[in-house]
Amino acid sequence: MPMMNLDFLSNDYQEKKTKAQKIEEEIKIEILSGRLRTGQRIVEQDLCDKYGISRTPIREILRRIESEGLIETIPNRGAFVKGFTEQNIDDFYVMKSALEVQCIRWAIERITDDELDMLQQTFEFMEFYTMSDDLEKMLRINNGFDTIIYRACHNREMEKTLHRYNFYLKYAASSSRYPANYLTTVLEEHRAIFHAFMTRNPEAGAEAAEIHMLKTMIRRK
Amino acid sequence: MPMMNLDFLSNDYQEKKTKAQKIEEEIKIEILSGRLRTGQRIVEQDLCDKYGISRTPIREILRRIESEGLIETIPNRGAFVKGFTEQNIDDFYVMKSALEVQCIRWAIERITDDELDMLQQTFEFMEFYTMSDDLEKMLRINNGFDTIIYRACHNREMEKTLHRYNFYLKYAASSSRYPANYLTTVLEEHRAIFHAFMTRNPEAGAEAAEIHMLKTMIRRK
DNA sequence: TATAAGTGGATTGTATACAATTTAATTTAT
DNA sequence: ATAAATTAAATTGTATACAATCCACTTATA
Repeated sequence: MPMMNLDFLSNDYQEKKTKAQKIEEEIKIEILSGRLRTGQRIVEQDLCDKYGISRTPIREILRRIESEGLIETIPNRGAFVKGFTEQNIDDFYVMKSALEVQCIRWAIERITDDELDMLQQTFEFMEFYTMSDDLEKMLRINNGFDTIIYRACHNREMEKTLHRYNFYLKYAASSSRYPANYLTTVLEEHRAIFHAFMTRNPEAGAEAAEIHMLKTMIRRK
Repeated sequence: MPMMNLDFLSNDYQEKKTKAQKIEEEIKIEILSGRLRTGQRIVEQDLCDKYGISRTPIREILRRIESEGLIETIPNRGAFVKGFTEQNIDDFYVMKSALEVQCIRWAIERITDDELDMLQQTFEFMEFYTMSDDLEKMLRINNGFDTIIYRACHNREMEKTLHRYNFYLKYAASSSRYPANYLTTVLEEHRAIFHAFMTRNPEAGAEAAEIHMLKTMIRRK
């Protein structure tokens, strides 16, 4: 079994988390998962009671979520959930796809030797977990594979944006049911991308990424 | 001279604007334009004095700007400007380019007859302002042209994101000096895009958009 | 002198109070 | 009985007060 530091695989992109950041994430997941329904009004006091803090920090959290676009604030009327519909889940897949294709193209041109090394080790993990049929570990290592590529693009906005879209889609479009040969299928799609990195062929990478995204979108139908 | 309703050309994407939103925009422009320098600490009380409101709304504004990524907040230490460097201005051009190419591809497939009509009228304005050598009006009608296309993509996240990148680049990368034949050059680049719409040829549109973005990036060097 | 510990001022984080506005409930008028 | 007008309650917007934390400076100690 391959050896490496797996710290970067930790579920969350962010390093440290304050209390407010945890509450913010909880509220966002409530929205994305649909427990707070689209159009529903959010009353500040309710959140205060639920999380045991006063309105001031709750309002600051809401302003952040508002800026992210997950709620809409109407002056003097309050905050309203802008949840995800099937339609705009597709919108986000389109956005993710457009960016990811370009991200991979650039990452292949810019990746450092160290990063390529990490990518190789990570892919070996993917092969290992596919063989041992370990779905949960495979999902985590998949994230790690993506994380390395996003970083190798060396474009901070690209990195942040793709992580954000993944967060959205994880909670808004997670299916929890996987087809029979899911592991091997995904592994082979990733192998094409990985191969493009090893041969430093940006166009092959972009094409593989596009195919991978298309198949992902089809799979969830 | 062509006739049409030019309301949608109004400088700002947003409809209504509260006092807080105006202050928020002012602060963002201060950051983007470089008047607030990268790394500089933002003291809340200073903003209170400057804009004549108390800390509570100022902090809510800062939380929005923070979520957008223009400042970084370190717990108990305050907010620090994350201004734009030459490097990450390019990062945003890359992002904009990747999205705009895909946006145009989709817009050509999805544009309604009404929208196509508007696009045609707008392009006729562009021809008119190029002939009459009116730079200022040309810049505004350019925005209108883009706005129609962004909307015709019928992907709200795409629309919002591209408007946001344009806002960033407008203030962070505006050159204010234009080459001699700027108007005719830009008109011809747009003509290629417009032609792709009229012939409903997504690939031609994507290619024209890519060329347009590349030339735009080169022009500012 | 150099380093550590402590002190005061400044700044941020949170709670609360009050004003402005909206929402609902009730009354009044037709 | 229905619609308009009025009032009361609930909710949001803003200011202020206080607590917690950080930062620079002073003082104490080796």
